[in-house]
Amino acid sequence: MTRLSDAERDLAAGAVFAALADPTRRAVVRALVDRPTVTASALAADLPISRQAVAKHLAALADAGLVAASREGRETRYRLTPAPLGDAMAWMAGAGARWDDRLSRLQERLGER
Amino acid sequence: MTRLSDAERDLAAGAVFAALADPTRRAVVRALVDRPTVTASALAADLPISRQAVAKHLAALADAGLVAASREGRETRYRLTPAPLGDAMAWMAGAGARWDDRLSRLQERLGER
DNA sequence: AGAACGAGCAACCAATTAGTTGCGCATCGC
DNA sequence: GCGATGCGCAACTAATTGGTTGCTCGTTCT
Repeated sequence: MTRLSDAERDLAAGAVFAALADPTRRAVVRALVDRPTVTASALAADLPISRQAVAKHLAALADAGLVAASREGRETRYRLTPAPLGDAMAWMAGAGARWDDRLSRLQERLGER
Repeated sequence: MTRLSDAERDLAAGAVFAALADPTRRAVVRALVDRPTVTASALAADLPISRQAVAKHLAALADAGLVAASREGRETRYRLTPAPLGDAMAWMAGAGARWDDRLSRLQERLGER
């Protein structure tokens, strides 16, 4: 239960937005949603870019706190750590606060899953 | 009620993420939350950057669909149009779907406002 | 009518970024 | 022990981006 100031929350949200701004990074996250864990090389096999490029993207995601790495033997496995998504969603909820009708639609949409 | 394909939704969400990745742009959005409408010049007075820079940021936000411009006489007023936030939040909800406990916390948080 | 204000180009600059290749190091399988 | 596999680091490149200044055009005010 980390206590975040407004500025800190903005920063955290900004990091998440920056991380998810890149389409390749979003693809990585999507891949990481159904595969519970993944390595950079395995991921690179599915994507049209090099392993190092994937590694950089994973590092960027890790910077935003969306992904955590754990080394196992000679390979490092990445898993999703979606906690920071909460900060990003909270930020957007704040931005949308004046539009209450729309906000309730969002809640509906969330309820769908 | 626009029907969006997965790819379209990803694209829309990506545009939102890219737009909100910039701290200045987030500041613009925040300013636009309590002021119901704003001009580029007025905004530039509060920010440490030039009017043209602000105009570019507003254009970027408009590209993402987060802001709409309407010209009135010699000034153009911008207002928030938070609809695309829904796509972004839906994307994130999808990414966090496996973490049901966390998802419910998000819903709680949304309920707060 | 004329000054002043607000906006919209366009060109340019510096920094960031997404990608590459090349290399060295550790770990696993035989 | 040795080759193959997987990672990490570094250097470099091309494209994008956030910012600037300078100019022009339309609108408002007196």
